[in-house]
Amino acid sequence: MLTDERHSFILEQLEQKNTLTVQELVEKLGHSESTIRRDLTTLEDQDKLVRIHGGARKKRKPVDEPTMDEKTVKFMQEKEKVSQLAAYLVNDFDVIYLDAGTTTYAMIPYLEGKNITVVTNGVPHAALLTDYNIETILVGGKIKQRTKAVIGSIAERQLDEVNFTKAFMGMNGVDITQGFTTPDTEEAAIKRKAIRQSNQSYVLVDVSKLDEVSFSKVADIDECTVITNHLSDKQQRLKDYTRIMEA
Amino acid sequence: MLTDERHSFILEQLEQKNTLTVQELVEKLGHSESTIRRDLTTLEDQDKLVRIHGGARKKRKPVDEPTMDEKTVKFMQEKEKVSQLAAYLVNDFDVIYLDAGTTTYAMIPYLEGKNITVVTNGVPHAALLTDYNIETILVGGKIKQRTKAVIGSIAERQLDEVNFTKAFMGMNGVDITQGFTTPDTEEAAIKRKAIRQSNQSYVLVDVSKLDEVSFSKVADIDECTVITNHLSDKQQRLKDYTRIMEA
DNA sequence: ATGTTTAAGAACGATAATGATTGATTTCTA
DNA sequence: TAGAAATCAATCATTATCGTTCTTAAACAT
Repeated sequence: MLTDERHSFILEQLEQKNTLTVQELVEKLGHSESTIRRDLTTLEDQDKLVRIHGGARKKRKPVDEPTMDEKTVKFMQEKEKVSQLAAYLVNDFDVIYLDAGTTTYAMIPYLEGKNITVVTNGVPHAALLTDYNIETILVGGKIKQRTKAVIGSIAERQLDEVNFTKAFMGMNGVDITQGFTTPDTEEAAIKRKAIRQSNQSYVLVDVSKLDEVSFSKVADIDECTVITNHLSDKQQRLKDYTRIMEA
Repeated sequence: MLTDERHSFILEQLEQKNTLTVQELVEKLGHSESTIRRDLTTLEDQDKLVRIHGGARKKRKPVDEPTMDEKTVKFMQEKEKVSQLAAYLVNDFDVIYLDAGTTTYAMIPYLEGKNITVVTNGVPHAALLTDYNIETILVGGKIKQRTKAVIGSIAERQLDEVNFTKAFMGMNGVDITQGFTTPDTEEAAIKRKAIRQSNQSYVLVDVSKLDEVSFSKVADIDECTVITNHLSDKQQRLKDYTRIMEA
């Protein structure tokens, strides 16, 4: 198989899959790791993709650049699992709140076809949701530049007037005594309100956020169900304090 | 087999296959590698294909020529002029309303560096505005899929609580007796409210919208200043009814 | 018949691509 | 936090491909 053909193949795969492992490509293309690695490096040099430990990631449009530390394929795929599990919890006729952030953003494709209404404070989320033909209500208010999240008093007041069956939140810290925490005070306020307005709340996090404490407290540990990928032994005791789902 | 025949054969194959290996051609044509290589080199010199290591690749299309005919390009440029003039009207400390739609979207780059607050009901607008580091408030509410505009009762109510120094609106129809009109009833309602809440309102339109009437009425002809590119003689009489700026 | 021209194949050193190996680095797991 | 496992970049020998040159053979002109 010609070098060029491999390159096209790799890019095609990335269109559909977001992340690829080197091993995956070795099997599908029948070439050695060395060759695949060389291909990936070349394509990265051409700015066609981003190399990450274990494989490669689709290059993002300059828009929803979350500048996250998505440094390994494994990390990405675990994260994807969390989003998938969360989306699985959504039923027809739910009115859900979708918090801004990349993890909740990843849920959206899995919501396709569900007969639901989504309220969100994420600007990119709103755009994608409507692309998937999902009834979307955007929370109004001031926009934070880095995360493109709607925050501030206007937003808070607007949330007062609505109620959700389920809320799906991103979070920076999850700790038994400090509860759920996040760095930005204003974002914390919005998150807090969304959780209070929701019948049932879920916090989506990868393991790196467990046992972490960030600046601003959002809620107590028992107010939300945690959805994550895999708990270490030490983290198992979180289960004594709140509901946990493992993807 | 004649040289010319081989050449046509190779090009035919490329129509279907995108890439060819030298070996492949050696087998199908029953000639030596040397000959095939000579063929490929010749064809490359004639710009009929691209040589790659191991074979050849179909020549890429002249990279998505802007295919727009001159008329369209000119049209776009006129539109750009309108946006530019509108942006020129914005001063420091203004609190402006930016209606959803492409014409107002085009204003954004020209707002760079101004010390202003922008309220908008356009989701893409909000994203771009924050990229330009402009203080942005997004109106909350239901999102219309096609235009990514925020509309509906929630949005209307939110507009009740704010006031603007200037509002910049897109519009589908401008007519002396019917005033300003647009196809979607809900969008019309939002536009109407924004205009009422604004000290001064501008409607950005290209000539094709003049003397047009759409379904839903937004405002009377004298409520807004029209910003457009060039008026035909017949359209000059609009000036008797409202203020007009020509870009 | 002889020399010229042209296309083709063969030969070969140069260059490029590949896959295996290795030791360093990163990530994972206990 | 230490050791194991996975992944990495760098290197090297092997193989594939390339461009060039040389040779042969047929077509054609003189």
